[in-house]
Amino acid sequence: MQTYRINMKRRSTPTKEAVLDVITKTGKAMSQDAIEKKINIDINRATIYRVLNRFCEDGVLHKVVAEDGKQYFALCLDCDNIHKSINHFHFRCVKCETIECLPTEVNFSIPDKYTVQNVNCVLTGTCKDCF
Amino acid sequence: MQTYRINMKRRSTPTKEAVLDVITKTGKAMSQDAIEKKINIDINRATIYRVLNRFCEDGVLHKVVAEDGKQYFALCLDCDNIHKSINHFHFRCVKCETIECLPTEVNFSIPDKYTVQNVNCVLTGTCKDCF
DNA sequence: CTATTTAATGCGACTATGTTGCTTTAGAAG
DNA sequence: CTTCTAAAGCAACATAGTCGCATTAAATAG
Repeated sequence: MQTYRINMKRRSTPTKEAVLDVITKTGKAMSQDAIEKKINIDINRATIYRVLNRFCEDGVLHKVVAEDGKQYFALCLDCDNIHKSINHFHFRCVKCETIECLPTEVNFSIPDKYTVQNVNCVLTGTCKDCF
Repeated sequence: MQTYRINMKRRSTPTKEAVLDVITKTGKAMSQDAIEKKINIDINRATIYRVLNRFCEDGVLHKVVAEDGKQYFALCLDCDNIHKSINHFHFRCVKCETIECLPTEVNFSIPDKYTVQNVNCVLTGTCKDCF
């Protein structure tokens, strides 16, 4: 796997690799506790959060907050196109408790003098596998 | 023994009135701690949450979870039109730390076999007053 | 190779948000 | 007034996420 070292100062560590590996294989947005459960090595909670947030800073992952109030981290598959990577809907299945990125883009118009910095859109229900 | 009392109605209490009053006067979506700070009487934290959740059940308020992971409660102004009351964008201003309901409706299409039960869309940035 | 630098990690403490169980209070109906 | 029970208060608990600080270990210079 290629290193995602955008910032020269980042070091590649087993922890980073393991976290990214789990998220990649799962193919969904994952929370810290889900990652900790699924990972085969023992990584401290705080460390996982720091790794995840660093990945977000570097544009490797993006963060979504679901209606359960938890942060979920997903791969940025179209990170060359920032707009596309941020402004899409996410779907949270109440049955299998997973969150996935939908191909559906979020379109909106806002009143005058409003500035949007971030978009957080999550649809909740049952996914195609749990139908 | 009176077993005919099936419909247990809500009771009107000073707490309920006060909470609803604050939210109405503020005109925005409010979190529990914001309500507790702004209210003039002393109400227990758990009680405020219970009041708010009851209002949600009764269709008086609706709940949004912002990207800060907190629950915000706003008046349902068009609750006769369920679709409209749920599916609108919310705007969270990072400066004045308030959340308001936008008139912008959320439109989306989802893949086959997905069922949507809830929509949670929050835009974050600076509002017209903090511009 | 060793030595140095400092990013990354582990640990513990801490804050905040929200919920639950249990007891007490009080609203409304009889 | 009495009864029934929703609602409120309190305390404990659960979970999520962050932060300070000491230690570890990548990257690199020598």
